Amino acid sequence: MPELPEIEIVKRSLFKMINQAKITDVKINNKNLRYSIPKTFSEELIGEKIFNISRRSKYLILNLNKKILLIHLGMTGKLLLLRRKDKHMFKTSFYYDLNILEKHNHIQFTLNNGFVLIYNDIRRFGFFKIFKNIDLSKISFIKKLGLEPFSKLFHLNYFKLFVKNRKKNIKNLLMDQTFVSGLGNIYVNEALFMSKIHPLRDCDSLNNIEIKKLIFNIKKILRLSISKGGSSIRDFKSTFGENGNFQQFFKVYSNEGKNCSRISCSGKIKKILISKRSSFYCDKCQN
DNA sequence: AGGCATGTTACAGG
DNA sequence: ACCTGTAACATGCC
Repeated sequence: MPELPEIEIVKRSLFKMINQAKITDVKINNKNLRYSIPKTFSEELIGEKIFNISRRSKYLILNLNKKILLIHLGMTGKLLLLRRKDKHMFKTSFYYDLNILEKHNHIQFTLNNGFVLIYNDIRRFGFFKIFKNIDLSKISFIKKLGLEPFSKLFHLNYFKLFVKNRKKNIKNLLMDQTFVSGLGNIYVNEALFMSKIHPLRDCDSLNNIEIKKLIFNIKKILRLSISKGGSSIRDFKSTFGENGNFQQFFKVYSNEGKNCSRISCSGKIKKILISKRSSFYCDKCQN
């Protein structure tokens, strides 16, 4: 899936284009997403106004009148905005050239401001869920999440307290959404490289300086990626089908075999599996 | 052909 | 009860 920066990009664009709009129609082409779309889905949303659009971790939250629509894009989910008059574009080469196929359009929301919002998802790992309880702390998906990386509370002492009595390598700790929520495989690899920390290090073996540096670099790389429109390695597209370009700044992710990008380092980028996920690191400066 | 892919969860076992 | 690792979900690409 898109990680935090990609979801943030989508959120900003949705906020700009469809916040305060009203949902006038909902069409389901395929209800078999991660969680099956219930029969009442459309009727619960038609007529609702979007009062706010926000993000928590990798989840999008649409605030409606006394309801919340919670959206997760899974690995390959895309939210595409088209002007209503451009719906025929899916029949043309426009989206074909963007590598977005109409057969993966599963949900279509028509809005009263001239836009149509389409959910396109190749693997269908994403989901949409309506909650009548607007209290986020009562929603199971949200309440178990750890701190947002940008939170002021995400600091040295939080790290040390969480890590106490835990045996886990640092890469898996950063992947753990109950510790810090929003990082995924790409940004974890990049943040560890920036911090010169080997991904297999025990999380309780890091000293204060390393922890501070790591937390600083996590915030830094997420901010940087957001500023470049996110990363598009395979599937991420903005709401207009555009790619982000942060992937060209990856220092280790998918760079196996290349020389380390640090001027003073003669190391090579290695790839290993950690909990069955590809992990990349420099064999010299991350030791 | 088989392995792998930006994620999460349910379950088994310790 | 907690912690950890694995398989599963569905599709496409190399």
